[in-house]
Amino acid sequence: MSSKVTIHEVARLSGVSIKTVSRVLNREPNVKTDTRTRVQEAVAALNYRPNISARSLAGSKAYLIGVFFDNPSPAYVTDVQLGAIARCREEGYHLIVEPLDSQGDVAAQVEPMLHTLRMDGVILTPPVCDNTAVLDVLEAEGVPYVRLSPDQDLGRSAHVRMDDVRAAYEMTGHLIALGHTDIGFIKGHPDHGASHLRYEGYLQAMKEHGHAVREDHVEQGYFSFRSGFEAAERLLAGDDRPTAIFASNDDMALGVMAVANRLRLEVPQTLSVAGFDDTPGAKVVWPQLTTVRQPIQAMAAAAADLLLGGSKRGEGEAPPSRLLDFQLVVRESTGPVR
Amino acid sequence: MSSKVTIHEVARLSGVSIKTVSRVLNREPNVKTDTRTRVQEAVAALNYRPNISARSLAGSKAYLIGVFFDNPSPAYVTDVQLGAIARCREEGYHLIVEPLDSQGDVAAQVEPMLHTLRMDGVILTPPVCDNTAVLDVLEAEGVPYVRLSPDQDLGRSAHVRMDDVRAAYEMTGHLIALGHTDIGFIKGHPDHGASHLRYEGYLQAMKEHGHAVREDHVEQGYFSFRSGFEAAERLLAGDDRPTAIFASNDDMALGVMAVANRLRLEVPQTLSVAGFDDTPGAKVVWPQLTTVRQPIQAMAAAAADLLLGGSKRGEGEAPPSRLLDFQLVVRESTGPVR
DNA sequence: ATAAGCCATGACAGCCTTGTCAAGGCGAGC
DNA sequence: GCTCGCCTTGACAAGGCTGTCATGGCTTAT
Repeated sequence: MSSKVTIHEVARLSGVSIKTVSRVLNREPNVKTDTRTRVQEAVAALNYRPNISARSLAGSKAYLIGVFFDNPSPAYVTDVQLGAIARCREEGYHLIVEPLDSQGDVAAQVEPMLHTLRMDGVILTPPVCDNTAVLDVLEAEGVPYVRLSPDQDLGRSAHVRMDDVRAAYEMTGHLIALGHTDIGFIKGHPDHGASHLRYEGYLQAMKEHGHAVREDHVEQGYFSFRSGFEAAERLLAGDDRPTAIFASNDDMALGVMAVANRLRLEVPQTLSVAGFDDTPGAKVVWPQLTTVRQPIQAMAAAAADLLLGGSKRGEGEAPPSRLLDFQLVVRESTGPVR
Repeated sequence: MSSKVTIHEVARLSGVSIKTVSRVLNREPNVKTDTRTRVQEAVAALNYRPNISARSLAGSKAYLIGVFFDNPSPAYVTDVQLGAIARCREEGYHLIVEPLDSQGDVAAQVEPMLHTLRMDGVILTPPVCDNTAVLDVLEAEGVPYVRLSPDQDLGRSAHVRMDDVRAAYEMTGHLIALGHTDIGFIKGHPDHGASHLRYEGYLQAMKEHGHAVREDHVEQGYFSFRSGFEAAERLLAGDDRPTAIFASNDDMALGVMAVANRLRLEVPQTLSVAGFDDTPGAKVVWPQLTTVRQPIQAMAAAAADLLLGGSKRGEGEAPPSRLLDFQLVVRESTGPVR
């Protein structure tokens, strides 16, 4: 197969200079239409692909976007990759993935890779996206970055988020619509901003519908299965239990299901359970979990888009951001109260 | 911060030529020890990092390893990435991830990226690793590759595998040791080579211990939760049911648990359940699933190692391969028969 | 002592593309 | 008809590093 066709040969075949081929390749203006066509034909005929190393050495772009993560959830990570790649491919960019070890000095891990591979931009996922040391390094090196679902300091950089408050609000509304009035809630890890937002959405819906929030029916969790399990044990002890439990994420909701199972409480007949995130586990229980789906791929694609200049921004303007829609996924774990 | 230190400045500071710095950087022989030291000090002092584009343009290496996948399991994918990166970083290599769309013409997707980014090697995961069209393109482009857990044509290329037969053999042995004699089995997707291997290991263990394999206690599954669920419904209907079920993967095992749950069969008191793969879901059920853990990260690291020349091979020798050890993860879903 | 050979180092070209700048052609305005 | 300025194109250098080959010093063998 065509092993290494250079821009030279394309130029010769199409009878123009190298530079003009370069212009066509980079979609630059000021090339006559028929010249452009001729070059494109030559490119196709020779099956020419520009050499990315030469490009980035000569020019300013590296055609590489980095994805930094340090995320325990594989499903999240792959979704981010998939979403980002989808957008990157359109522009001929590639994705470099760099898992970070949050135990160590994260910033120290970031700096060398920024230096070696001069990436055109970086996508940061939680929790790295809230690591100020990393942000500092990125800024010092002048590498543009976009944060996915950041918790803090939203104004500091471009970012993409989902409306956690409204999602929790609507999930609570869904339970209320099913007739539940005593709805238990399991909060997420207090260090995650999303925890507060989700709790707020829950409170808001309860209040708006005039249902009291019983303090002893709100438990602190930590986003883990075990913490959900333990919270549920407290919530479901005795007969004075809620008819529905809304956990701040799926893993905890699965913990609730496990307890219900143990106590022989039928889901959803006796107890409705709702989660948040739509992790793969949500479909791997019986009954399947009602939950909220974050459009992770779309969010990552939006982040890539921001990086690739989908919206150029002038000096001094606020960093761009996008707010994406969530999706309520109603499955079998929630049902009418009886 | 040090924005762009070039090899030039390192050379000047250490009082040697550019070329010598290059030699030190590439760990080439024939550099006097104290020269080497001096250069290394200068590198450290200036915080110099070689520019990867320039390196790959000038030399033959691109310092990039690709990971191609088209795998439905996020956990698998991330583990592969983590394992591969761990090894790559030691040598200053980076990872490019390229999800493939198996619906389309996979080979056509592969060719352009091989052309643009001349990667030094590619790691192929199932099922891409058995796509002959992709292998053909890779070979035509002269890009070295290593396959992870390939099914077919093992002699064709370097690969890394786990001993599925022995793993299934030992899992079955574990159940037998617990006193089970009537052990049901759910086969995996017939298109996956691993399915046959696992079944074989099961058969082998049953035979060796003199236990009959009841044909009506072996069901065909397809690696999905649903197929495991349905297989279990058949297996567990009536009183003449096995005391243990060994499913060829975790998702199907979870399906079995769901049915047991439904039928109010206590696990493991009345029914022992074993899976295979140790997916995250295995820990998110109650009781937690006994399963087999593939050392995926280690396998990926071994693949990277093969690529990075951990074992150079001479002309005409067979492609290198590695066989890694699995691990039996005994949790609560299996117990003594009663 | 002389030749042969190895070791350590450097000079220089080249890798393939893009950025800069200059030049020629051509239509518009006066 | 002439100047101005825009559109289109090309020549050339530059980008940071490695490969090749040459150089000189020093060791080993004769």
